[in-house]
Amino acid sequence: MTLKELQYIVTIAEEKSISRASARLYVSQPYLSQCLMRIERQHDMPLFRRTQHGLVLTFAGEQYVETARKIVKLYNDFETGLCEISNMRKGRLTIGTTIHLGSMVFSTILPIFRELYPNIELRLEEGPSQKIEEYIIASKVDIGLLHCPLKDSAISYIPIRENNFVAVLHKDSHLEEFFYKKEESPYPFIDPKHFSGEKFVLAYPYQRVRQIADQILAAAGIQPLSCLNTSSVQTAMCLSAVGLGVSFMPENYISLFNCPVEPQFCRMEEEFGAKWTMAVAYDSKDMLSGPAKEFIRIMKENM
Amino acid sequence: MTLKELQYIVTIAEEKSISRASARLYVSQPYLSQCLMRIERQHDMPLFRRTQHGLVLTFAGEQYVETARKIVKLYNDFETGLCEISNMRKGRLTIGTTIHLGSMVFSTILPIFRELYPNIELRLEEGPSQKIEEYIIASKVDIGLLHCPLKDSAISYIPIRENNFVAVLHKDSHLEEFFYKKEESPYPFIDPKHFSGEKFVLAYPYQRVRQIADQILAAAGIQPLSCLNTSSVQTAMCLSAVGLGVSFMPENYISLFNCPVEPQFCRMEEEFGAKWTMAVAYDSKDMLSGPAKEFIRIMKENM
DNA sequence: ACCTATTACGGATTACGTAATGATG
DNA sequence: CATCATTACGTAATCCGTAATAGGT
Repeated sequence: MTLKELQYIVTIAEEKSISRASARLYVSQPYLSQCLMRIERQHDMPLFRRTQHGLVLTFAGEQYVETARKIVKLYNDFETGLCEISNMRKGRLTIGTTIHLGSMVFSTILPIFRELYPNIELRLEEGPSQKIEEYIIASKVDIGLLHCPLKDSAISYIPIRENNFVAVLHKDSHLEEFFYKKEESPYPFIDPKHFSGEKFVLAYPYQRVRQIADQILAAAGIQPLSCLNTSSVQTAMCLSAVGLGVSFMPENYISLFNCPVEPQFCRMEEEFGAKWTMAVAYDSKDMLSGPAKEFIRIMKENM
Repeated sequence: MTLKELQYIVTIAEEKSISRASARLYVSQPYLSQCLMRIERQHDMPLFRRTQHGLVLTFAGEQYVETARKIVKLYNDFETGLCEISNMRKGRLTIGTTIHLGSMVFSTILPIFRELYPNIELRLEEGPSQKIEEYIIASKVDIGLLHCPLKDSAISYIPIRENNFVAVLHKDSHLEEFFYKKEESPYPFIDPKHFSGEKFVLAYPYQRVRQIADQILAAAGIQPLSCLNTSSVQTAMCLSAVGLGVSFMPENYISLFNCPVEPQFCRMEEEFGAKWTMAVAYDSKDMLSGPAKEFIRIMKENM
């Protein structure tokens, strides 16, 4: 079965004549005739009766034309759908994201995207960075929102913006004597070397926040002795607030959480690398889809 | 678009692998690969993303598969429909008939046919014999029920049974003196030569009953002088009953009608050709459909 | 003779195979 | 090296045209 065959038969049925149909279809009349005969032979059943007043459909022919019309319509609808996809008037963008990034980024970016491309379906996949990388490789998501550094070298990424980390301390920490102020920040600065000997509240090693924390401690020459582990940044922050140990978190996450006891936040100098880079990641060997490109452009412009 | 193409893509989508799909489809793997590429090139849009874990559908690909599944189903349903047609478990029989024949024949034949082929749709087209012949030529009906002789030589026919004509007279006709009885009939016989000089009630020349009447009169050597015309056999019979003239009608139609005044019926001898032959007619150059053949068989056996 | 359907046949394109080549784990 | 996708290329089938034939007003 061919789309052409279907259209041939439908046209013959409409014109009740092979000659007229062949003219409308821009094929030679003998060819159309033999097409019809071939199709009838394939089904081993005449589709038309040849009368003086032209070709009239048999019962089987009516069934054929009915089916053919439905199929042609389905296919045409599909093709116009494709056009809409390439015009980005239709489509889907699946974004993988870590849980906190999602709440931070999407609240500003998604409304803008929706405004521009109201008929692009958006899907979110949440999970830890590592899962997001897997999803990218498996094409389960088109793009991923996560923090550098990326483990998998098959993934390309576009840095979007950096965010500073802060240390989280007990409100009335005995380290207060080492604080110093700077213009650029509402939070005091501290040299992380002073954390030597402190207890810590840290994420699990597979988490990106933990890797940044490790980096800070390493730069400060500290091997943490005693540490509590939690996978939740919010939990770590609250535990630090009540003096169970020092933790580290991105500054821009502070506004996401509330603790029963207000903690003390401290910035650290550049040299300790207390920051991470948010990036949008995608499979190196895949082409970015139109919607994905647009999403990235909007991210760059609005963050 | 080809049914094959659709099935190829659906299978690849199911198997997430060209190799496995090619095995299931009994085509070589390189060929399937190039088919996929060709189809993607035709639509200018990738249908799959190639990942380590196999081929996964793009958004466009999902639309394609969705459409393809619907089309394949439509086509398969159509094909099983064709089988049912050739098994006569499905189909249509359109029968052309003159109005009185319909009421006589169908009440006995249709119940039998329905019983045997409950899913064959039956359609009736009623009209004068001449119309029925046109319908046969135009393939508007599969078969026609009418009376010989047929005008159009392109029509074949199968005689089903003969029916005698009777003359219809006034109850107390002055011709009663010429009546004579015979074993074979409840009605008296009369020699139509005695109708010479009578008035007549006759159908219109295009009607088959009229042609039979003309034949009787010609055989009796009578040219009718005065005659009333009506297209209705029933009207003619009623008018004859009240003495407006002699009319002729098939004996088996008598039971169909009732008149206010009971008429007198008379048979005539064989030599005057006072009879007609009911036949089932069909286009000489068309093959009879299965249902048509069956209908004819049932007619022969039951009339 | 004229119009339309069917048959005969030839060249261009497509269908589909095998063998070879990359790419990837 | 083993597996899968892609490329290269050859043959058989088909697509679709023109020319000729037939059937019907």
